[in-house]
Amino acid sequence: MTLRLTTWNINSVRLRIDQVARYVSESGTDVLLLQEIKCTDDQFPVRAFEDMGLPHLKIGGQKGWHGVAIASRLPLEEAPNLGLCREGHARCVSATVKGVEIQNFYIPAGGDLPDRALNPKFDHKMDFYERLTAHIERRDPDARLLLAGDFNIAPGEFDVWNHRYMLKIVSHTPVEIETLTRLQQAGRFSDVIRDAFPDPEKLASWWSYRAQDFRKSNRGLRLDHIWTSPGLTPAVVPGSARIHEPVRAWERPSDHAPVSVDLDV
Amino acid sequence: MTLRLTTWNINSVRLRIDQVARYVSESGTDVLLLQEIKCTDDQFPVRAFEDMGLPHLKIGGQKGWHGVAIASRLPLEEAPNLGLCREGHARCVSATVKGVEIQNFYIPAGGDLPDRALNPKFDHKMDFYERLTAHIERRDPDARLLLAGDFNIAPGEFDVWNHRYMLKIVSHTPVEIETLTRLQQAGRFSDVIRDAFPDPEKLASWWSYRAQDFRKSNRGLRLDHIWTSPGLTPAVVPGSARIHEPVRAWERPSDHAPVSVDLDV
DNA sequence: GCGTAAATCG
DNA sequence: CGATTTACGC
Repeated sequence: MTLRLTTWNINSVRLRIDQVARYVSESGTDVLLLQEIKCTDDQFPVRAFEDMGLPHLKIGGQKGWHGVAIASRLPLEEAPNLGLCREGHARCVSATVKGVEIQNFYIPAGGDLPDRALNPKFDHKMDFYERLTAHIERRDPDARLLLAGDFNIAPGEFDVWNHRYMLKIVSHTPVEIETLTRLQQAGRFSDVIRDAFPDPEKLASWWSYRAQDFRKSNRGLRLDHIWTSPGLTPAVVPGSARIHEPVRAWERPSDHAPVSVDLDV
Repeated sequence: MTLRLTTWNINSVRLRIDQVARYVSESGTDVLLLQEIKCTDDQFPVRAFEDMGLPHLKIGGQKGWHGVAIASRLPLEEAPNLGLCREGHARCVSATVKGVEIQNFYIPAGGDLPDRALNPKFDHKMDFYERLTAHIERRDPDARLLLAGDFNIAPGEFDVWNHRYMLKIVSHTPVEIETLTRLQQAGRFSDVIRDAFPDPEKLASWWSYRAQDFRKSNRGLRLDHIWTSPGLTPAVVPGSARIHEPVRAWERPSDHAPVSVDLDV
């Protein structure tokens, strides 16, 4: 069977529950990974997810900020929670579906100054990546593993609107790109979106709220990723990867667009 | 001609501008006195008032809190602003329509403790009433004068849901009732709502947001008043006074209902 | 409960 | 810009 999987930084799941339902219906998503749900487990709109056909839930919520969740049409089995956040934020949630281990992350943004000594938020971001890389180094590369979420790094020259300018801005600094590359190499992960739309095609999944018209200002970044392990990559359905940019133009949207892929499992 | 006049504590005129338009249209109001507009003069939705046929405006706004306004179908002439608020809040606005001087007040609520020495908010409320009474004592009783607004006092036994209980609660304490009575006697004002619905009929114009169902809990207070001077009282159209309680049951309502009367001017 | 505000974050 | 938080008033 084919599993359609989406990752989406929703920026408040309660505020945008109708958009989630619309997206799930229009896209035919079977497994939805959410970041920035901004609510506790208690406050999560369980009924709405049942109504949209994704009744199987793993919720990693907390009060107000951050928060991640997995909602699925198929039953979810357990997977190890990696607990990578040293600040205790709800930034990791995991589940196993059809033998595929899914790790959903909301990786810290890292503040403005790209200096670990001067900016604790940047240090926290790097620390999160280092812990994740250390974990991946200990794992069986043949396992069917998927990492996805808001990674808050746009790695490639064509993942940012202006490479030279962005090299000094957190999300595209050389040290971040090296850190992300180290993680990717540690697990020999495939970046399913970039593989489907090779360089030099410009791609983005996030556009700031600050622009009047996000398409006109055209300053997007590709921060949201779906990565597959060598054991899982053969299951990726060729030509199925998508960034759902039109969703960013809906009324009162999240600043992130959903990103999806189909897996033959 | 007959002038239909309404006073309404709107609790944010911007948030409830559609309800204002609906009320004005359904009630046929010609002169609308608003309290708690919660915006500056700049932020006041002038166009919406033009569209609802009340283009003549006197706005006493301020940032965020309080704020009063008069909106009229007929042109407004000047009237003295009484400037009764020692704290500089926007709580008084006035205008003259068809020779009737209208004074619209949002009188301080007064906090929880009914003690002038211990509670500066209560002192402020009493001070406001004393200044207003002192002003009225200096005035010609034959003038056509109307006082209206949110007075934040429910004077009579049948203006509260439980007289004995409420005697200890700010809005119905003996010292407040005496203070209000002193003002009323100073100007020999008629209370047009109570005159139209004499004791022992229970009346209310405000119900707390805290109750689930304001009608079921039935703990209303009559805080909103329209008073006419001896020179104006003969103009009150008999049987025209109304408390528009159904408005309190609209979607996301103000906690106050509109109160209206017709004047033959 | 339901409005404001200011500060914080992204 | 737009989502939180806390504090406050009624």
